[in-house]
Amino acid sequence: MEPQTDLPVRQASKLETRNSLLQVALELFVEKGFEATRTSEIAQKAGVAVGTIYLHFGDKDGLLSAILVNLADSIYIRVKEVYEKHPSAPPENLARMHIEQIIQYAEENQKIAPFVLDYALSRHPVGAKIIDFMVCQIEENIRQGQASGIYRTDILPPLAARAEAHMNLVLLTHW
Amino acid sequence: MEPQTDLPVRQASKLETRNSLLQVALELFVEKGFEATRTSEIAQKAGVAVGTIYLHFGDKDGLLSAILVNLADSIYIRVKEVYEKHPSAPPENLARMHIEQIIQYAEENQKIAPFVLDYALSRHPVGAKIIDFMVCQIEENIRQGQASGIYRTDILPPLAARAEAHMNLVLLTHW
Amino acid sequence: MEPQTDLPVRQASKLETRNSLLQVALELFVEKGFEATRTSEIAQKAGVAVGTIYLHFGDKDGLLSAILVNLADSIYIRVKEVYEKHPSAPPENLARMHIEQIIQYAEENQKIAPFVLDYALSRHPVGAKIIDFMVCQIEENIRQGQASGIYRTDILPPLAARAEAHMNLVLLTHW
Amino acid sequence: MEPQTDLPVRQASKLETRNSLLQVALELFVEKGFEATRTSEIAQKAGVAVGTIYLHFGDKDGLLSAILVNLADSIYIRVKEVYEKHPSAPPENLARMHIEQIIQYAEENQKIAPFVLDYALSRHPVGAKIIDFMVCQIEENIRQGQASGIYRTDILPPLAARAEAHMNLVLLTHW
DNA sequence: CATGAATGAGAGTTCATTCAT
DNA sequence: CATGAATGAACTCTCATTCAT
Repeated sequence: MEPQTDLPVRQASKLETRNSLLQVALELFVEKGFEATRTSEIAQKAGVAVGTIYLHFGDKDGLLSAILVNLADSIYIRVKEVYEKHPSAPPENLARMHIEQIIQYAEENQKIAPFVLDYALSRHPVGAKIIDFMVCQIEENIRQGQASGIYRTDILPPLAARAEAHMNLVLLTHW
Repeated sequence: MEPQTDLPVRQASKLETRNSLLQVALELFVEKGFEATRTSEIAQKAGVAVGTIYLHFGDKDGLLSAILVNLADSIYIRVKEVYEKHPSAPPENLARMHIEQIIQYAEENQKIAPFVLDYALSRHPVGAKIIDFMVCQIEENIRQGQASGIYRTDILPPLAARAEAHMNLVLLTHW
Repeated sequence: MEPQTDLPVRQASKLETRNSLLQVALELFVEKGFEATRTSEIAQKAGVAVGTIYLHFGDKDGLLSAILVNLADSIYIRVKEVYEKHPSAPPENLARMHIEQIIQYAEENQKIAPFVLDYALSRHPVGAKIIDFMVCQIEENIRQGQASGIYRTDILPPLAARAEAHMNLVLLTHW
Repeated sequence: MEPQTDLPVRQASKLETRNSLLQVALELFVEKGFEATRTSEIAQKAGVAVGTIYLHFGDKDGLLSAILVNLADSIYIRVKEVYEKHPSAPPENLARMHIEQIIQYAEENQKIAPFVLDYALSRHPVGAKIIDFMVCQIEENIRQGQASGIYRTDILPPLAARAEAHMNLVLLTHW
């Protein structure tokens, strides 16, 4: 009934465990591939019990999904910054900087990029969810951009967002 | 009792079965990945029993290996033709044509290339075997080239062969 | 390509394995309940490997389902014989003999009856399938009975079948 | 430091929690069976943490046991009232009223009765404990009855008690 | 007293592999 | 040569139970 003040402590500890699992799992997935990585191996390397993975992510696919969402997010944040830092730059410059951010990300994460792409494009049902996630974020950004005058208002956010998401992925693939 | 003329027929049929398995397996490996493809699925699609796969390739890795050897071979044949068709071309031209062949192969087989690389470059113990196979072929070719005067005789075939094999793979990766 | 004459032998052996599993599983389910019975236990008692259960029945529920279908079938066969042996008996006599068969079955299988009912009525998704199976069989029988003049033609087979199936179960429950 | 008047409040709250757990658990056990009911589900429906169940009942079997004891008790109380209200009724009348009470209970709790029987009669080690509990209570009652002249003194309480307990259960089974 | 994140033994299930036919 | 029922080690996932807070 009366939650003691240990709640923030517990939540922090839970988040730590979660992040530890995400990091360890990403390393292993990149190193040996998703299917060849055993959940028991992830747990051991993260210093927790197998059950903890299922407590946090539901199943192995859920863990993959969480990792991809995280990565998609970190790519997205970089691209978004470009548009926020240069609200009045001409479109052609924005496009160039957008591409540069993605290429820079790919170069900084040479090991991770192919893994993300492998799953983001086909292969696994989780892929579609990730693209949808990217699209949603970009769409929201476009709407805000339109509201604040950065984007033209005669473009349809859903279409533009899907186009940009795919462009980002294709860029990563062929960088 | 047993008609001798049956043997060639049998052997032809055996080769047919083998090729059918190689083709079906490649399709499935490219589509869903090696680990996610079931041997039973391959057998079913090829219209044979599971046991037949083991008869021809020993185990699942043997099947993967045979596929990769086949692919490496087909890439190698193309490159070899360049050197054979232009026995006296200047080295810089040969190098350019070499690269062009590889890129052309990658473009003709966009689906297959990433799969080959995934396994040739790491991930799976079969990869090392494949590179060794490529190296052996190239080395042999270099020796013959030296014998017939196409190659300079002051280069060490083993080293040169390994260099070329890796160059081919790197080219495919970044085409 | 040329299936040897060992096919009937194999099929017979497969059927034997299947029946052995059905029998052993029924015993264990009756003794300790479905959920408390381990698949490994069934396999061991039947003298096969765990995998064999999954080869034959897909999963544990599939095994339960197959058992219930078998039992429903054996009850149904008895009841059907009543109607076939006395094609021209007055309806009230048929109804009495119908009930007697069910009660006799319940008495002969005192251990099994409660188990069947537990699952045929609610609790488990497999239950609905079993009732549907009973209904289908009875419905077919009614149609044939109508065609050959045993049943009146002004009753709707689907409704009558569902009514009879539930009557049979209720009889078993309260015998 | 710690107000004494807090204790009764705490204890009342504790009893509330306990009863809430007993009620919620009975509902779920009846609905889905003991083994298919998760402790986490019980806790959630009762609005407490999982740990609380273990605080009150030791383990899941302890919870089942407490429920069965409760139910056995409520059946027993009814039967006892018969003998208390009619201290000098002839034995044949007492027996009839005894049976009527049990049947009435079964009718009032149609959902619960099969569940109680399932566990009281076999299946689970807890069953034996419950029967022992019933026997003890009945035995004690018989002794008191003998002391106050209601029962004849030439019957052996332990045997009579066990006979009555089983009669009650058999009645419930075939009501 | 109560909590709920963490645990890990153990259950169901998969699937590469075998071998009698 | 080919078959496919059978295998069982190994995997994913579950959930009753614990204990630091």
